[in-house]
Amino acid sequence: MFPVIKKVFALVDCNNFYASCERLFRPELNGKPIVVLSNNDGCIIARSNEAKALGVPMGAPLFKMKYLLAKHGVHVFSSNYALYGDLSHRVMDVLRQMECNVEVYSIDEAFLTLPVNKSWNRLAYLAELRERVRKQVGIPISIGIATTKTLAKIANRVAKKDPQYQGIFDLVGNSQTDQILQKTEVGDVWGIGRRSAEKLNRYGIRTALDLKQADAALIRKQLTVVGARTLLELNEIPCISLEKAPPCPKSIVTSRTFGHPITDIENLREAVISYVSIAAEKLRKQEAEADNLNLYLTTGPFDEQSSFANNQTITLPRPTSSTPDLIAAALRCFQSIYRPGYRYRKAGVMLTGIVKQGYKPQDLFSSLTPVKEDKLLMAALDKINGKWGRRTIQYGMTTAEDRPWSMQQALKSPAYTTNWHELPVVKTVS
DNA sequence: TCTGGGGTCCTAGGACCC
DNA sequence: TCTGGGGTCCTAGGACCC
Repeated sequence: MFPVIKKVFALVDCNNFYASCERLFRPELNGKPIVVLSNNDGCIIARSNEAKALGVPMGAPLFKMKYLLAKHGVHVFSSNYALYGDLSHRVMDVLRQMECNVEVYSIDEAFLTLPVNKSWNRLAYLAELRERVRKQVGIPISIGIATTKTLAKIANRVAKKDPQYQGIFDLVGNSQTDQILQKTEVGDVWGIGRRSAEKLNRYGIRTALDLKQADAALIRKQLTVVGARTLLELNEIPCISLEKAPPCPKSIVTSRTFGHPITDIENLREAVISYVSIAAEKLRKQEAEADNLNLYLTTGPFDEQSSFANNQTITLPRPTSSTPDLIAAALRCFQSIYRPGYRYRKAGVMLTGIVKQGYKPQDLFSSLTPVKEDKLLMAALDKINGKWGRRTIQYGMTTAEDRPWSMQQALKSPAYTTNWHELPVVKTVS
């Protein structure tokens, strides 16, 4: 017996999101191939349809693609997260205006749940939603609908790939479902990555339909409960629900590959301090405090013979979100893991044991250890840096502008929507 | 010369306890 | 020929996602 379906999932996905964001302010690039690069202009992380058609692969290092990009006149952009983050918020706001059950799943995706109700036309409703996003923000979206999130992901692929559906595809009660699953490689199923796909292929499971019909015990054994859930979801048994309120993060990471390798201790220490400051700011934004700090330094995975990587975790005396306290802890880690004589390429800070402020357990000796009253100071710091930019007030920095660890972003577009000095200018012709 | 960043979840294995 | 058993907690590593 089948359960009565009471609601369905819709997955809203922005098409080629970063590329679409860049094009929004450069309409002359519509129809032209463009790509967006990772931090430090290292890899290609987003491509317009035209760039995909030229065979530019996802994740390819820029230096390997330079010839191809130049040959076809592909427009190349450094990543501009201030812009993408802001446009993402605008898209999500439009969704929330129409629909209260929204789970923001990533910067460019959201799941919705919709009631199943014979008296209204789901497709017309979603077409309206899609049109509003296009009109109010200017970003094209695709929508896939199904009875589980995993199937909604597959429906979304169809919506995006096949122009006849005009960006919206519904798998609910669709007699073509198995045909579509048969045409979907198992590695393209949400939750099945490269490793699992290889494993499944060895058992002759090559398509999403094969996985749907596979032996549940085998899948449980080979892919753990995660794979078992995917199999159920392909069979229209929902195992993954909508998460409306984003939970408090369990960890906060700030890590960067340096613009140039660092060999001296002063620059390395400065980079660490700067990353801790950013992580602390993220922590305060969550109104939370952290218990542990982990610092790592590395020469990077591509380095020759003299490679080095080390990390250390410190448990803080008490949960904190204070920048100076976290810097002090990070510098203690730094002291013990730093080794001279290497060309460092990357450093990172991870905060864990995160609890919402006020939810921390009382320390037995808390009355004996007065908490430093720097909350007001941190609030002021965040306010100033929020208004004038992250580098307005910083801890322990020299004033040097050319920091070797600063990111390389030679091809960055302006912060059109988040910086008064970089607003787009409208020219009138009289 | 040049290869991103930020997350989550699951499992196995070791330490420790009674 | 012989080594208890069962539980919890923590960590490292693997796999996945965008």
